[in-house]
Amino acid sequence: MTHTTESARAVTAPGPRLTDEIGLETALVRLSHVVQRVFGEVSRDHDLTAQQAQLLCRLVDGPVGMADLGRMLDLEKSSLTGLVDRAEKRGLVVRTRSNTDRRVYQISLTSDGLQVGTATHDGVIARLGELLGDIDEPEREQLTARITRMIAAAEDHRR
Amino acid sequence: MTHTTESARAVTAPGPRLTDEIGLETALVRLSHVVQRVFGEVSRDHDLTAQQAQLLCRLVDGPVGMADLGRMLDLEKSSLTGLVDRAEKRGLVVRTRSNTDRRVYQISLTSDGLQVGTATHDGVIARLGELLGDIDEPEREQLTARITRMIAAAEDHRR
DNA sequence: TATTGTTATACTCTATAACTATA
DNA sequence: TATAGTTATAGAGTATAACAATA
Repeated sequence: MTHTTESARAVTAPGPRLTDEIGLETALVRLSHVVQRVFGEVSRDHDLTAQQAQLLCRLVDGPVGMADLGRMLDLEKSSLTGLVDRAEKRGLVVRTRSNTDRRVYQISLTSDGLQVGTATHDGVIARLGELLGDIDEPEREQLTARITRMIAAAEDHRR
Repeated sequence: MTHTTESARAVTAPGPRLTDEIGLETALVRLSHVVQRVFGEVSRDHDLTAQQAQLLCRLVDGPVGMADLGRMLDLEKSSLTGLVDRAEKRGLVVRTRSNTDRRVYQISLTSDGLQVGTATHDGVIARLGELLGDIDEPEREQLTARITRMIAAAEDHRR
């Protein structure tokens, strides 16, 4: 370590390019960005941020407590408090005290929240369908299976 | 429309659950979140935000001007200014005036930026590889091809 | 003591609008 | 005029730490 102070100089990459002949893992990263972008655009069309849309989608199956919601969305509880605050202020969700455990708040959709949430969800599905183009049923099923396995692996793997 | 004012009431979903027997499109959304989480965790291991890591990865192939970088990262120019500001303050990148067009700044990696950028990149690839498990070569290639087509479709489709 | 949730605080990220400088 | 980039401003999203209430 003879030159730790010269780090503010420009440097050019020596190794192989990241972008040539992209591998599957790199493709997955790119795809993830594409999906995020679609999600963001459709959300915006419905006057939502991507995170708000995400929140609404998680509530479509029924009310969820803050703690569970935080686990679903992978958010710290204080972050979720803010997200729910803003969504509530916009009339998309409501907090209701649980009867059985008076510490917990059940978060539910308002009719507005349900409407805009499902609209966003459907819009995202439609756009992704377009990106998939015409993919035959066997490949569709194989792909779904592979992705499902990856998601399950991530769930196990979860730190 | 006789009751537009009662939107602040909780509502339960009537339709089919979003989570039962998930389709390919939904699986893609979930996968996207998994990839984002992996990206964020690995970035954090290297003391970067996901966006900073993304920035560094885009610079590994060599210097890029702000405008091109903005297009690559899908960011408004002012957003990019801030991102680059913070990265520069942290000694990860440098701004250099172009000689040919004196309006443009070329953004390049410092040796620090290159090191931590490639480390993050490699870490992400490794973690995604784990999630893929043992996938045989034909399926790997088919998957890569499918995803590549989707990315290309998104590129065309781009508003 | 452990869990649920909020508040206080500090950053990062992002966009819109107005601006400067160069082409 | 058009393009490259910055500044000013405002809001959303996030985490950490400290706190209150309930279990």
